[in-house]
Amino acid sequence: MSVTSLTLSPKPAAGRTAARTLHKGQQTRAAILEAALGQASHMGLEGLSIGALAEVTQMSKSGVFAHFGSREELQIAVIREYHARFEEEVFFPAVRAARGLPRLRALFEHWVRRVSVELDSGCIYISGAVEFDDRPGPVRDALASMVRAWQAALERAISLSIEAGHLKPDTDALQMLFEVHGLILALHHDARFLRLPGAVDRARKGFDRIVQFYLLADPQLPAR
Amino acid sequence: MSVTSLTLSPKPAAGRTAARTLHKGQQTRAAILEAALGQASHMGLEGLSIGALAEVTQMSKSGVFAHFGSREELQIAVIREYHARFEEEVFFPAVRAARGLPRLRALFEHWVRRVSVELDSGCIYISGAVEFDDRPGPVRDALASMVRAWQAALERAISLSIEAGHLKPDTDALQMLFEVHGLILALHHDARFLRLPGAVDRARKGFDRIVQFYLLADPQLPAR
DNA sequence: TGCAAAATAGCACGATCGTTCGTAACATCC
DNA sequence: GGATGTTACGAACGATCGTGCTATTTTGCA
Repeated sequence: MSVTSLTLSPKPAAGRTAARTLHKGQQTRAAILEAALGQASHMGLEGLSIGALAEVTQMSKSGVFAHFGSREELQIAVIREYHARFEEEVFFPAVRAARGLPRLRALFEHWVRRVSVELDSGCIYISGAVEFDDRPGPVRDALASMVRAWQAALERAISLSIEAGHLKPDTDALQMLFEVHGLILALHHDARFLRLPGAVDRARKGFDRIVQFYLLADPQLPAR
Repeated sequence: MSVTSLTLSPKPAAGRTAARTLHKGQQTRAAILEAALGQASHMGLEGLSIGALAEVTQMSKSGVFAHFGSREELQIAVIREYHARFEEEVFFPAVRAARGLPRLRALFEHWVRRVSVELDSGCIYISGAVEFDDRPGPVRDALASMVRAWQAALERAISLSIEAGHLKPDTDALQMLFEVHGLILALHHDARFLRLPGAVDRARKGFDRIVQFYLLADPQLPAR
């Protein structure tokens, strides 16, 4: 459902179902999830520890555990929650931009901002991809489907830019996606691991260079 | 020393010192390191387990432990060993190409091949960067210094290409390095995590596009 | 207000982790 | 070959992990 809303543009009509009638259970579950998200952002999904989570939330280990039934389920819940926030902070705001190149630019810009805002709380999509690239199972599957949905949304934005006459008609959307994705990964690497300043600007500059290459000579929109 | 040889082109004169007189200790240590490298490639540096290592090498846990003194030292030893092999398989063969663009191309090509050969035994530089971006300490320091040395070598190759008149004189070497590095990261991501076919070709194509952009209009070398 | 149901705590389990220590086996060299 | 120093083993430690259980507390509704 949440995945679908990444590929299908329209935002779901209402807010959370029964947001008013949230029983105590859902409430503390949300609190645990909040803490888990923080923990996973720092230590990775494999660094998630029910014991540490219990300490942070001032609960008993078994109390935390009962909400998810297993560590794997907890990891998957964290992934889903991260996905929801990613949609909220990156996809939905950007998709309001005019279709075509403006929307593609907006998507990238929000993406960059998310990755660089998270400079001290890494992107779970990126860290998870590394942690689970050799670890089959439901966690990997959940993570992969989220990442694929996000990439599909980006590919759609590129394709729309081609159809709108903003990019060259022979543009290879997947190739362009590959290159843009690389910029985000390099940003994450240089800013978070190497702590290099100016990585954000490099990512933006790289994006402009890519767009410039695939840009139609006489695009049907103001020249940026 | 090993790090230095990444920034200083000349390969060290002789092979290992006293390679003939390897006492029993060094010998089993090398065997352990070999197994550790395999384990770290699959489970990451944090996935290194002395117990599991003992099983693989048919030794006792304490026997394995004694060779390194601590888990941290083991991790650092693995990093150094990986670095040495990376030099051997990527840097040294490529640095034999003519300085300038040919050498830069060779570096990238060997790099790509290393990452894609490792499709079922991930790159420790990449996985380590994600694992230790929030974890200060000697392991992170060791890893970072290796990565920085490799990046410095690449930057040198780019600068030489500029000086040789192959690339535009106003080329921002660090910017180009950033973009090329992104291609490798995207390759690692798409091939290893998403298991997408054709990622290698996308990386090569992306590199050609980048070179094409920074290429001097009338380069002083045969057109590729 | 009382009662059923949901939520949380407490305790224990088996497993695995890195690490320490004392001792036996081994390899190396005179 | 026998002395010597290196190397490996075995057992045990405290800690932490995820996960079952069974009470106990708290909540939501009639």
